[in-house]
Amino acid sequence: MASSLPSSTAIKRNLPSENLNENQPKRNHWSAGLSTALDDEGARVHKDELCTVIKDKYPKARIHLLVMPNEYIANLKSINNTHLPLLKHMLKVGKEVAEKIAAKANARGSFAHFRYGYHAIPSMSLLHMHVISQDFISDSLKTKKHWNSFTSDYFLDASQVIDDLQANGSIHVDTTRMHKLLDNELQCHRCSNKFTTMPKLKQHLLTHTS
DNA sequence: GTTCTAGAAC
DNA sequence: GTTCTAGAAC
Repeated sequence: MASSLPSSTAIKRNLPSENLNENQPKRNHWSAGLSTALDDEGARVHKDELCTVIKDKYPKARIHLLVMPNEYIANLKSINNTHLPLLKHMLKVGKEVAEKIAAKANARGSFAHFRYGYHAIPSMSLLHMHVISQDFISDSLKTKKHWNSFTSDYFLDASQVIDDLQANGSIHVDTTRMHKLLDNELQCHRCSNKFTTMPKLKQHLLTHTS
């Protein structure tokens, strides 16, 4: 008889209190790759009490780093105003590390301009801020999705994320709009020329290297 | 997130 | 015929 059964809310209430770790993807799943990388000293570029910086395993530009919190935070949806100091720190550290690497690299070439930000809908669990040089010259840059994820509004500037968090106490992402942005036609981020295929765009990007 | 590959596009 | 993209992957 139905009335003798606990309601679904009652069942939920009887469960152990939510533990953030229980919501992490299984360690062997690809989407947990960054949690593994966090502990990999070989990939590490910088680490302090709050965050760790690594080189992206599949860089989409000549310099492509990831800044991650040492403590597990799934993504921007889990962020609230208590995380403001962390996000500000991650941006500061990202800039410092990028400028250090760029200064060293500029002895041989020039690709000093960076952007700092988050993908609106990341594939990998564990919050990560991209630090990416704006040459976009890399063998790992292959698809339209790659391109649009870094050059359209799908790329959320870290400073804007911080401002939004400060203003609203959380980060809102328009999922439907973001998915559509990934299908945008290929357009050069520097001169707005349009291209029909990735190989053509990639060849064009070389002309912006001076 | 990447790899692989069928078949669309050229 | 070759290049290129796009969707499945248990």
